[in-house]
Amino acid sequence: MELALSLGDASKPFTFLDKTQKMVNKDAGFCMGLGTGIIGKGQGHGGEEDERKVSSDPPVQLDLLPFSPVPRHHPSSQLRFPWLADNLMSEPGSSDGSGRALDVNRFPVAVAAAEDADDGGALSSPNSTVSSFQMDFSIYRSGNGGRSKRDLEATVNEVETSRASDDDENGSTRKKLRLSKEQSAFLEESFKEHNTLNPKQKLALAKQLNLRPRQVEVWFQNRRARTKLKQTEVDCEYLKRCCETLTEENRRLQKELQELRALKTSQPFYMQLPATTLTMCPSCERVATTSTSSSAAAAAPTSTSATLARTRLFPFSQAHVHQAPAHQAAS
DNA sequence: GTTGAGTTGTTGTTTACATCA
DNA sequence: TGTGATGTAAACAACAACTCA
Repeated sequence: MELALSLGDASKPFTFLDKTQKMVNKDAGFCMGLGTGIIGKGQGHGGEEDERKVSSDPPVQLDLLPFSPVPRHHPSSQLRFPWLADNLMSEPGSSDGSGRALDVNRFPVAVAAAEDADDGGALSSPNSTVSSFQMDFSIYRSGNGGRSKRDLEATVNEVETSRASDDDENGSTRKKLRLSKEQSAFLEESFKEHNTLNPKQKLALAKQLNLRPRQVEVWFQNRRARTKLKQTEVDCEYLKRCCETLTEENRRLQKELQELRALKTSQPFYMQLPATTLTMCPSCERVATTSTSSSAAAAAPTSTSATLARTRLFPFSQAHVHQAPAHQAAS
């Protein structure tokens, strides 16, 4: 049993698995194959052919890739996502139904300000809070004002927090909005399509859901983080099970080895096989033994365990039928 | 326990500027 | 002296990880 460990493009190492083929290519990740007879011979970046020999044993692949729940362009999603060109034009609440106006706990002015802030666009509202907002942005835009974007974002957040807390009793606590079911569902669907957003998508989605772009951004960040966490837990469980299986297998083999040793001690002539010649298979470069007699097989005891073990100990006996390695079979 | 949001650190890209051939 | 190539530091954006409420 061998382990193939691959860091990088996970879609390449285990192409024998359908699941792997469905992976999004751009997702680089951690991928581990577990099976028998998988011999990775390195993986070049220049598209070189991998040389590996795959046995008939079903391999197990452990996929630690970033979560990609649904392939792109998944047909199950009938929703139109706002980054599609036609949706970009649709306003929330428009009559075509795609631009559903979802009632959110936010103020239109604040939304406009925030969206403009995210866009870096000009602010036009005469609202007083927005004016202070604008002032901050003028500082930001002045270039070498000695103020980082993060500082500014903090200011923006302060403004937004104070604005949000207007309807709060004391306004001291951090305002936490709960997204509606519709909003969450739509974000979920969007996440299935793209687990990252470009600014255009973010803006369009925010517009469609009547949220601030920042809220959409945060939602996606949290979603990615929590998906990763969940996937890590699943992978951890899987690795644990693999470990247990391997431990059990190891224990079993140790036991068999002991049996064989005991057998050898009690029957010293049993293991004396007839003279063999070692030959190297030219294609797979494995050493094969060619026995000149089959008497050993005839004299072998019928113990299943011992027979199995003997097969393991002498895998290239005269019964060895050369099978073309995977790389040959594939070509 | 779930989830929206804030903070901080990291990484990659862009831009302005200085230096050199 | 003007110009293009190159190196460098700062600013910025996006994200992950951690944390709080």
